[in-house]
Amino acid sequence: MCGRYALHTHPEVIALQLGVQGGAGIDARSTLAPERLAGWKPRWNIAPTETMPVVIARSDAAPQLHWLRWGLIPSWANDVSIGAKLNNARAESVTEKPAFRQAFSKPASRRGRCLIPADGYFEWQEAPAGVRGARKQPYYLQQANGKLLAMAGIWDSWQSAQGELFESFAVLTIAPNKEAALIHERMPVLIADEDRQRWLLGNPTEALALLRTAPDDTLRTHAVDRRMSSARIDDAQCIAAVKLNEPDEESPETKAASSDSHQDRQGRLL
DNA sequence: CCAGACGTTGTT
DNA sequence: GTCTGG
DNA sequence: CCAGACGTTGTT
DNA sequence: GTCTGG
Repeated sequence: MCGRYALHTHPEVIALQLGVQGGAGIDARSTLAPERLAGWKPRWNIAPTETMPVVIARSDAAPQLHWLRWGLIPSWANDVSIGAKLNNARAESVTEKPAFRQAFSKPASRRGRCLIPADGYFEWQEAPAGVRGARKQPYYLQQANGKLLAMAGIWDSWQSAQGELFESFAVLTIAPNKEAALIHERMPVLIADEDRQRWLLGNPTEALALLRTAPDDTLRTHAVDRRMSSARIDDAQCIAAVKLNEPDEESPETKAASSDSHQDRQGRLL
């Protein structure tokens, strides 16, 4: 789950919406630093191993936007390749897993909890069993109120033998709410505006209390074109709503009144 | 003691 | 780094 | 997460 | 089937 997302909102707007300090407070490594901002471009189809703006608070300092690589590389890893597999961390076990627990429970200058800003994320719905040639249908999920999502994550640092520093993150996952459950059995942990500071700077007990499924009716979803399944495709079409064609022969007559949403495609879940 | 794992998702 | 398994 | 590759020798 | 790349 949550192996792809979109972030097309400009970093200055991200900072405003997520309460990240800009202006004088930023350091040279901030996404908002002029030389780093120059490299920014809107992204519609972000895959693991890519480097994206993430909100971190180094050693309890004021939260800032920094570029981190998606796919957590623990400090003890032999190489970066493990990161491709650790793009998610289960909320139910994040305090126990050796690769994750320090980042969660013992934040420091080079590891900790983070917020991953996203305009929305993608989820693939399994095709109904027995449908020949059926492939997974991707959906785009975004906040119903149009605001940015703040996904809960953890981050760590790894240094190569050549001394190159890699800062990387994983997205926490949990059981889905009502809308997400129609598509998939997991969803990212979402942090409400009023909980951001507590998530980033609170003690482990406070942070643990925020690992909850988002309330129902806070997300809206629509099917998107399958061409975005290739991570090489990265344009605004990736998040555009498409109307799904009904299965031609498999099911008897289906009611034609189908929205552009998932409501005509269910049956497996719930 | 050292060696080896350290993760999730989805599928069977 | 730290835990588990042998 | 999905898509795409999965290999060497020798020649250009 | 399994790993790598994006």
